[in-house]
Amino acid sequence: MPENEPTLDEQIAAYQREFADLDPQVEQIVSALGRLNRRMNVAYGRQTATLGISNAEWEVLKALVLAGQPYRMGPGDLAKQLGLTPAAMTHRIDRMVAEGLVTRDRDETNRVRVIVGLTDAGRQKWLDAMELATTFEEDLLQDLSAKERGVLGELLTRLLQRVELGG
Amino acid sequence: MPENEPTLDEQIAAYQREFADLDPQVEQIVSALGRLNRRMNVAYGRQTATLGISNAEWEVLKALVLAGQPYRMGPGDLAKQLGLTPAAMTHRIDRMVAEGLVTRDRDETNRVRVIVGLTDAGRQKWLDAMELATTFEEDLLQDLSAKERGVLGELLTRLLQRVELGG
DNA sequence: CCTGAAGACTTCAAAGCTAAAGTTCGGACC
DNA sequence: GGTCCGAACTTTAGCTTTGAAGTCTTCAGG
Repeated sequence: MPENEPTLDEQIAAYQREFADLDPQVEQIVSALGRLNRRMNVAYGRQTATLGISNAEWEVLKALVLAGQPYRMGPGDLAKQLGLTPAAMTHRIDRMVAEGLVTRDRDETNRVRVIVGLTDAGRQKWLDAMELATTFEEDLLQDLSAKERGVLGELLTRLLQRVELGG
Repeated sequence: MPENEPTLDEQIAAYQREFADLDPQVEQIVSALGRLNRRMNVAYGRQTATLGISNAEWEVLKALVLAGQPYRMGPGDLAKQLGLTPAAMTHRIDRMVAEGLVTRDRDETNRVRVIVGLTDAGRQKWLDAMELATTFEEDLLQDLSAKERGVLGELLTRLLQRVELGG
């Protein structure tokens, strides 16, 4: 979608002109991360759209599958994992129940609690989305050798550890 | 914000159980990219909040500074660069004009066109934000040697080129 | 029991976004 | 030089998210 966007190199050069204390190496990494993610989200959005769902709904499906059998979670936990407010989760689940992707039931043992469960249709959507996503991801990484992929994964994991500490 | 979130390793193991055709190396990279970006956006959001602006407004400031002297762009170009609709840009500029971060003037030569310009206050906000951001980014990368940073930057740039081709 | 406090979800109002329709101006064509 | 088309922005309506207030349930104490 961004068309007149400057190239990464142009962007870094411009920042250096405007802000002297800039480490171009750091800026390259950070800007590339940001751009990559935006592009990837657009690509995922196009894919999920072909399946008739949104990225937002896909994330709920992912969380439920991640929870493992029997694919059930409370709205509050879902909200925490996706970084949403409980209110947003309520609405999102409303839509997904209407579409038959998940079920919403009261917990029998504690009637304050609600349990969101994946339907077969929801699980199938996740599988379909996974199929598309892995194809895209393999495509994205096609220029990197196995060794380079290993290095990249390791470096990113280290960054992630650093940032997931100070949560 | 995500609290009960599984670790990256747990997540990959769970995906492998549920989806046999999964390349763990690819998944590690992709998932780490996604998580990193979410954490970073939260961190940036906290920083810009201390300056009294939002991430959304910061992005407009960045685009204007990137344009270079005299820091002027049309709403349409801004919208393209930020990946927004023109309508969203109109509203966002409304707010930023009210806050004194940018100006909005009619182009004298073509009165359909509008020109958004950075104010001194807006430029100063960008400088302040840049100060905070570079500190955070340096902190994020503190565990990586100069050589590792070079490798990471190069690998990310190659991924970006791949994904920016098929726009 | 009955009450009060805390927890889990929902409801409500307001902010910000998108898509589509509307406005206004510039330029080309006849 | 009048008319029509297209470009650039704004307006409108509807949707998603947030933050705050509200509802219902559980549990601990009296």
